[in-house]
Amino acid sequence: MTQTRRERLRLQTIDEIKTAAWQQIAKEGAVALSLRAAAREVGITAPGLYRYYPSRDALVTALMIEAFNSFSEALETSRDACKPDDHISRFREVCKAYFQWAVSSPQKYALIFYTPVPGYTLDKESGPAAQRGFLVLQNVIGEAYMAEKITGDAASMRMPAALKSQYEVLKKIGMPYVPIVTHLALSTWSTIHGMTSLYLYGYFSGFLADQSESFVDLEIEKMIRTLGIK
Amino acid sequence: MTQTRRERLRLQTIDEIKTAAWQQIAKEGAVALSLRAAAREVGITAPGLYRYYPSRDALVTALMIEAFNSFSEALETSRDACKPDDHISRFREVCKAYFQWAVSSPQKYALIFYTPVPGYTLDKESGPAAQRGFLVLQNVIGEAYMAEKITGDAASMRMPAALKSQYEVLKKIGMPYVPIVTHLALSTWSTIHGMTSLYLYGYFSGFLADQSESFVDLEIEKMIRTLGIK
DNA sequence: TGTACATCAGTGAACGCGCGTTCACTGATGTAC
DNA sequence: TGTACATCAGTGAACGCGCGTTCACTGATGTAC
Repeated sequence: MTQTRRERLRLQTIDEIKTAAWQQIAKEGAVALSLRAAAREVGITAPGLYRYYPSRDALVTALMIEAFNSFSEALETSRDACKPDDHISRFREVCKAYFQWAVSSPQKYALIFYTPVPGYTLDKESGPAAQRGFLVLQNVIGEAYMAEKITGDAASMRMPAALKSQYEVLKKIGMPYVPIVTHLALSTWSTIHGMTSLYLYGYFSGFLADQSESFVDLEIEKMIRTLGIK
Repeated sequence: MTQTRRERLRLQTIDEIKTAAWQQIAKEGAVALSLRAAAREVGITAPGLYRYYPSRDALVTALMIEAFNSFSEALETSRDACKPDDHISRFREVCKAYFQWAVSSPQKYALIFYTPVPGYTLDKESGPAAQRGFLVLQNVIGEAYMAEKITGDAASMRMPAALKSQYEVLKKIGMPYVPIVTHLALSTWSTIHGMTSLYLYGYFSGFLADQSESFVDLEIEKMIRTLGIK
């Protein structure tokens, strides 16, 4: 059973709406996303938009989920392009993909990581999507660890008891890998997210001019050395 | 010549306005700061506020500058509480103060580091203020470096020529310290800003529960080891 | 193939809302003689 | 100490604006017989 003409047009319109919404967000920021402005851009009146999304919040949620998936897929694709036992490449390429994706979709990165409105809960539908990106990072570190290819002193680092038992709680409720792996993944995530944020908000430009990517690459290599991935 | 009664009241009102504005920002986010709501909170009508600030933007700018100064002062105070040649403590305390300040003033941190509206330029008045915090970090690393107390391999790290010459350009236009110091300061800043952001936006809570501070402390010690500060 | 009806995309007018800002004003505080 | 005037804080009404959402509607697309 093939698509009817109406169905085709509908999907096309949904696409146009999303594109217009992303442009809006790029120009004015996520909080300023306006239904009316998006409708105007598409060439539709505002009430017409309600045929596609039941409310403004529904549109925002749809965009967030789309962004999360696109982000996670970018990381997964980069990881899977490497040989499974080439742990260094897997780590490096995932880190690079993280930064690159954010550079090429700054509005999406902002929508994901800088909650539009305080109190906007992303726990229900987009919660799992939110974790997916982290899980990729954790996975490349975890696999390297299980193959005993993490040789830095961080791998044998002493941890306060309370922190360690918190990681063990996570493991019990289904999070894969041992405490130290989760810790190293969080640490790596912090560093990459930090560079990415400073870059996107323009704090690097005054220092690094056009050398930001070079800076990030160098820091990724430093992480590889510190972790001692082999 | 002492203050007149009117002058006293005026300063007091300005204070009340700022407090109300910060509460607003805490509740609704920086972009949603509304003059009218702030006025309501203070118990004044909206036009009355124009006796104190000529526009909404002027209020926001005043708040940003206040936040920047408070932030920088917190870092400087922590640094100066250490002996000048105790480089490890200086580094550690500045890093801790950074995170602690953000934890205790999340709205202020957000206002500083997540530009309210894309395109809002903080270059004119708040630009120097923005750099001040970074300069503290750079200073503790720079002083340690000049005393030859940075012994990690990062201190002798090879750098792409283009990146290095970018740092040299900075030095020529007045930025203190040699390229490697600036690089290490940016790197440290990224890591701390990353942890701080993830924490403030609640991304840590699912993983670390009440152990976030413990995590941050551990990472600070790791940085000290990686830098090889003595 | 043609007709009758159902579905659905999109319109245009209207709603109530809160916003930033202006304006002419009132009344209290401060100053000069 | 008392009067005349200037300064300034704050008011209340009004402006135009864009917003999200509702409602009754028109006209095109699709379906059943």
